[in-house]
Amino acid sequence: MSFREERAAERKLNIVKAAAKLFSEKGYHDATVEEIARELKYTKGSIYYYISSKQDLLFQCHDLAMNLLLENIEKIKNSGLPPDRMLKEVVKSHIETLVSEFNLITVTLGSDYELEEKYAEIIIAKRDQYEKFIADIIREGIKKGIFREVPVKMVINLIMGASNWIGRWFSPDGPMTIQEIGQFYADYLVMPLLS
Amino acid sequence: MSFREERAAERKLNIVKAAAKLFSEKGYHDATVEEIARELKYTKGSIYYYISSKQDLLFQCHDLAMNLLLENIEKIKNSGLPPDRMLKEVVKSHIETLVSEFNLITVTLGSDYELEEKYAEIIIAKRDQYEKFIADIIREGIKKGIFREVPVKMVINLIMGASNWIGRWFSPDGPMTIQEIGQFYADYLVMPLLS
DNA sequence: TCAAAGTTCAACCCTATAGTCAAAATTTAT
DNA sequence: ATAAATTTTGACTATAGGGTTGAACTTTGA
Repeated sequence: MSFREERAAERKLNIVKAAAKLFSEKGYHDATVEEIARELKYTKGSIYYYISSKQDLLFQCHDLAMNLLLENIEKIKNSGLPPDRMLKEVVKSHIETLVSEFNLITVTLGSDYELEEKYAEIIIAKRDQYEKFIADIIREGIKKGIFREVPVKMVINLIMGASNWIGRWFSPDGPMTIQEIGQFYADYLVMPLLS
Repeated sequence: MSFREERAAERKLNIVKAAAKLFSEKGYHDATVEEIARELKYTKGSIYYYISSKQDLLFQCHDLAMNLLLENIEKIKNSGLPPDRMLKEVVKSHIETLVSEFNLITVTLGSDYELEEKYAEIIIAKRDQYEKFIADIIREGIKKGIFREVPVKMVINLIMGASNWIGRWFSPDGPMTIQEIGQFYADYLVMPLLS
């Protein structure tokens, strides 16, 4: 990649992050392309030199967010921890990423229906991959007798639901750090699985 | 209320429910007033005889949804059950209402930021009232030694998050009935509180 | 029967905003 | 220095969709 291409890519990334911020604050529709541009001292016209459409921006947010989450999982996958510990790590890392990349993740959690079909397919595939990894941990735990028999899919929905909802109420000014919250959630949500 | 006023009120309720359906399917912005009208074989012009604005429609959805949830709670409040049983009832009834009034509840769970300030205040007050009731149950449980010491607010967020997320994945074609799901969630989410 | 009140409708207005474009400004390479 | 390539700009287009209006139609009640 040439110097110019690199710079264009870097700028596009900044634009995507600015978009994530506004999408997450005001929702996809209420955030205007002009506002996103203004955030970075561009004019609307020049931002279209880097992006192809507003929808493209939304897709990039979703994609970036899912890639971050999937990267986390790769690390945990090879940790060799037992299923209960591993599941707790997944919950903690999910929550910590949710907060440290708050805007990006909030967008991906809150605006699937805004994504056009062809983009949605790609994101849903990544989400499935993410959930499959968690399902494998739980099944492994059941097989080893560490976890009791449970409807796996539903437990994932329950755990992910509780965790994702943090994006709705979390404030850095709250009484607990995000590490403490992550730990509490991990313990609380894994405990009922133990046999 | 006169016959005509009653009929107008009934029609408005139907319009609100049609709006809820479309808001929940496509989001507030992507659902147009014309579509909402068409759903009930009105024209856009005539629907404005019954409503004052699209925003009014959104507020009515929120308000109706919160009233339903608050009614549930009134019943449980006077049941005389011990805190653990009572909390489970709250979770079950929350989930069952979420599904039986899917459109209304999904709207209220998914589009707070679309509500204008003055409307939002009213809805947030009702939500606070709802959460306060749950907080009281948990505090009572702790006082009686049935529950261990926990950060009450966070446990509520966790439980409500998991439950509300059901709106994201529930399908009546799934392998479990909503009663079974409600029971599973209630057991799973209350268990870690027990001392 | 007929006038007043209530209801419906199509056509219209108006604003917001996604996206375009041609010319101007800037950067780079020779 | 200068020409070519890249980047920026602001004015412009197009359109969707919320909300209005006044005339037509329907219902009610005296």
